[in-house]
Amino acid sequence: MSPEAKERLTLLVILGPTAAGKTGIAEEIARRRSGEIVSADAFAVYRGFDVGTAKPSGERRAEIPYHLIDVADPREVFSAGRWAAEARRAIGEIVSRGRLPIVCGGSGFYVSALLDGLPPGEARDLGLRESLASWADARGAEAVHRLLERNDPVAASRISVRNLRYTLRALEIVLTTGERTSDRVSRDDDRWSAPWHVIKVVIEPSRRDLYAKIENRVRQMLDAGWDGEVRQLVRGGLPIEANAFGAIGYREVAGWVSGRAGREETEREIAVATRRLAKRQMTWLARDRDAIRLTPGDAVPKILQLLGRHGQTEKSG
RNA sequence: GCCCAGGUAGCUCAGUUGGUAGAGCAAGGGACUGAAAAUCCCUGUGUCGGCGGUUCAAUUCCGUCCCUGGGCA
Repeated sequence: MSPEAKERLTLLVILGPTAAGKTGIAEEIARRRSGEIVSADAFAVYRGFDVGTAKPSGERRAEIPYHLIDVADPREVFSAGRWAAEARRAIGEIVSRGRLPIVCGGSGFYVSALLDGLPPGEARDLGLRESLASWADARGAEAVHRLLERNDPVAASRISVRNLRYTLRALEIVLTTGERTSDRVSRDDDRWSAPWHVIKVVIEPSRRDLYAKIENRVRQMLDAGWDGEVRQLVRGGLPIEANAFGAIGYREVAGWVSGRAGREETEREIAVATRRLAKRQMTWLARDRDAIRLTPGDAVPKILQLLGRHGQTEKSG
């Protein structure tokens, strides 16, 4: 069948900083347009990390189908590539049911891996990464950076010597693929999202409102038994160094649970870390030219209006 | 009431043997190509508590007042 014969399928993408109210908006749209939500959240993928990731409860998930939540063991290290692959599969399934896929979350990097793709190549090479890391440990960050400079000078000039993580990743790429990071580009013509009608919105509350919401949310999470959750994770043998424990607040709560800090101090520290996260998310989102920016208050009607012209559910035959 | 220690950036404090000041944290801005809620980079003018005095010059010395903490009554 020719491309014109078929309406392009709509994919709704809702982005925004943490605590902006994305989930509530996505759920409302899902109810009104029979949608299913694909969570774009790098830490909600881990089982057992519920309170601190504001994971939707079982009840809500019974009402509205959610995807890409609880798909990984917290001992694993997840990845943008894996998320994109699984999200594509989930979106395909949602569409095959004649329903509207709604990607919703704050992990901008993951969403760009989904829509624009990642350069061809491999994910991390754990063995190589470990040996590079121990080499860096012995020789120092400068030596590792110099090694990168010899293999990929462009990448080296862009990455700070102190950014060991980026340095190691770039080295990992040259060493495993023989290709320089700086040459790896995701090509526009094979973008996964090309056949879709993507409606991308960014929810932007005022900074003042956002910070107030963050403070409230941190308090609610601590009241909701975040400490118990962390206790259980630790008791279950999950090491504190696990990638999943990098989620904001978890290490702080672990400190509180072990008596190293008080509740008030913990609450304050988590709010600070969350604010900084929100700032980074906004910086990431700010450069997205084709996103439609909406305030939390009028997002739902505006999105419904945007969907009105392109909703596949009404057209499906 | 008396004695002591303080009052310096939003917070915690450093400092100037007199030439109007600087760290950490916060905050703001930015980067980001498979660990991303991660990782990293850039940005520090504030009546140096108030008022007087000494001095060419005071946040720095002197006086006085106010405030905070501690001690003694």
